Amino acid sequence: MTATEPMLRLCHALSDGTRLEILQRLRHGERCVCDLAEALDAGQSRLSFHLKTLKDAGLVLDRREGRWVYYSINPEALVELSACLESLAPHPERSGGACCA
Amino acid sequence: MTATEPMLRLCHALSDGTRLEILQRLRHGERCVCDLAEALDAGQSRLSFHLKTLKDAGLVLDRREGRWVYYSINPEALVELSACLESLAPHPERSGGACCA
DNA sequence: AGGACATATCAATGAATCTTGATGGAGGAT
DNA sequence: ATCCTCCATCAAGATTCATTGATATGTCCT
Repeated sequence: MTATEPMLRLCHALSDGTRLEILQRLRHGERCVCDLAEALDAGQSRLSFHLKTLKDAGLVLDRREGRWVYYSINPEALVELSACLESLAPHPERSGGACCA
Repeated sequence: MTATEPMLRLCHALSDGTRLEILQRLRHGERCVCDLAEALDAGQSRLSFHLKTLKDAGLVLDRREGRWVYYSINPEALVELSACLESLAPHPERSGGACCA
């Protein structure tokens, strides 16, 4: 019984180049949108869209401080996805059973 | 230097419910398309499309035997994606450096 | 050769997603 | 109060993706 819904959200969030770049920047610590916009050479609206997608998937956390909003990676999401991945690894037991013979 | 292209393909392939269901069936051993079609109650054309997507991403392997084509999970792909995931985990060093201060 | 079956591919439609530019709201500075 | 900055949200267009039905390819059997 793998929970497929969270895995779908997580994988979808990771299946975009812009979002992957965002996460790679966030590895080094939290960043505000304006900093990411400059680093990725992307419009502010576009970044906001992708950050919302990442946040809805649970992959990033946000924190407001004055005018700025700081985003950071949510390590729990990576752990969760890692667990989902393991749940896809082939069974040791009962493996290799053919079907259409 | 994370290779983002393979990760994009892998994550995109995993970001679809039908494809996830396919992989869950394949955990128990290789299956032919007709068996998956029956198990998932999906049209043959649809399954073929998703199997191609999974194959292009490297997540499954196929093997022809007579009229049937057997698909199976490629465990290396899971390992590769797992490594990509780890490469997204926050750095221990230089973490927490603020930007827009 | 011809027929039946398993699978792949193609074309067309529809749905979901991404991008862009404009608007709005919230917080600080003067 | 006014302006300015940072960010979110909306609407419209463009692109990508999934589904369906029809057609093609390949294999086996007779």
